[in-house]
Amino acid sequence: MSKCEQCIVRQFSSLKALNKDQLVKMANCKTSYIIEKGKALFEEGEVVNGVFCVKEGVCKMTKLSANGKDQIVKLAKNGELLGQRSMISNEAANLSAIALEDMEVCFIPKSEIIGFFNENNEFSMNVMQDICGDLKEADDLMVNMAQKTVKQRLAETLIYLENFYGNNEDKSLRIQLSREELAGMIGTATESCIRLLSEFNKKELILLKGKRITILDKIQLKKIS
Amino acid sequence: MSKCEQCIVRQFSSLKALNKDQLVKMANCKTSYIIEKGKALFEEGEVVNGVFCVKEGVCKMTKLSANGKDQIVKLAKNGELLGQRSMISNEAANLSAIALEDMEVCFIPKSEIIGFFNENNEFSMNVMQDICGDLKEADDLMVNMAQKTVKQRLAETLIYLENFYGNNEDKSLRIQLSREELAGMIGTATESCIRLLSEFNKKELILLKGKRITILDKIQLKKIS
DNA sequence: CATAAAATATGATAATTATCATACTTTATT
DNA sequence: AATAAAGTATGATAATTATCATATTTTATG
Repeated sequence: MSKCEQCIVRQFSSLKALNKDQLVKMANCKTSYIIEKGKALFEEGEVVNGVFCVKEGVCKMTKLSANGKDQIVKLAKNGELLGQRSMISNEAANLSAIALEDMEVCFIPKSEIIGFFNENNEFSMNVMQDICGDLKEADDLMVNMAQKTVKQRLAETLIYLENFYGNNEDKSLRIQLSREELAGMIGTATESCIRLLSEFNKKELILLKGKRITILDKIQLKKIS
Repeated sequence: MSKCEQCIVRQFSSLKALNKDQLVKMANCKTSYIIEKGKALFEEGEVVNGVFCVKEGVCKMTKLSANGKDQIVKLAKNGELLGQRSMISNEAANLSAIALEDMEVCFIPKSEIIGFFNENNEFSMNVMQDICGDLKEADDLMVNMAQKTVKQRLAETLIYLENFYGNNEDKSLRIQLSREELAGMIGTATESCIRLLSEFNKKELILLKGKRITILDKIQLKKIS
């Protein structure tokens, strides 16, 4: 049971508003987990009775569509809280959270969070702002899905991945999504995604090296999106 | 300055958690407006320094996409609070709210709402749940946009409009959206929307009578969606 | 009521995207 | 190292959707 007080990622989430006492209380009731790549923190339909705080690693938030494909609605990295919506609404989770790499997470039970809501308005406000941020993002993505072509969405997504999750030493995207996952993120068929990647590759906008993708011409990609 | 205490729509929103004192305070600082059809409550980019409570009428929440088309992200009717996201995030509005029919709305300034947040946890919780509901809806819609065909989305949207906004005496949809607006809701070109409506009409799934749309075969429409 | 303007409708065509088939690469497993 | 399995790539084709042109109908306005 490590101390929440000293946890760095706390600074990046709503939890930064908690005071010393509250952090001690939280440290006492939280549970830490290692989630292996490919494993779920929680799945669509499950009741999430608390909140997961991501300490390390990236996960995808997906929803199974009617046609059987997994749509990636959002990616989440360290410092983010997951499961808030389900917990607050008292509803089953609308999305599954699946680790894209090995993760360290802490689970904080609902009773604790509700307690903080009642005694710490700044914390409540932070959580609200978090959810508002997700809402804005979701609305924006919805408009993109509705109005942009697959090519535009792919270009945009590649830039997003670089901006938010950075590069490896060889400049390739740190986040390695399979073509299927990338397709699930931009909302298209896997083959269409592969085809467009090939096209970008031929035009030297990106470099494909096995699974790795390196952005070569960000300016041109931005123009396309 | 009418009394909020006696306002019926209050019961349908987060405001139901307010106590008598708070309602009196709110009645004293709120402003009532009549918004004519086609006019905006607020527009994308504006700072919304408070919340609009819809007393009567329906409006569309739209976002201008990069290609110049207005995407309808959501419809809102009486009992709903608008502008919460912008107010809470201290950000410019992400969406415009445009009246689809004449509306009665009240504006409650931010300072007042923040005050209620601080003294009434149930109210805060209700607002959070509201926003969580919007978030779930947005995620679901995003997946629909990404994975369903235009035909499926149209069928789904027609059913949604009937379920949430009801019918006129002649069974036609009460909400009258122009073809352009309907297209903006399902995320397609106006002509494509018109064409599919014609197709549904020929197959006797719906009845087109000028601007009016009547659903004839809901079961079949549901199958399509 | 006449006319203009806007909205709706439809055809022709092009562009985009999905689907199915198949080949090639990489990765995992023995 | 050999083999299977999974992932990636590409071709052929069909289905979906957008775009542009134009006709028709409805609505607004004087």
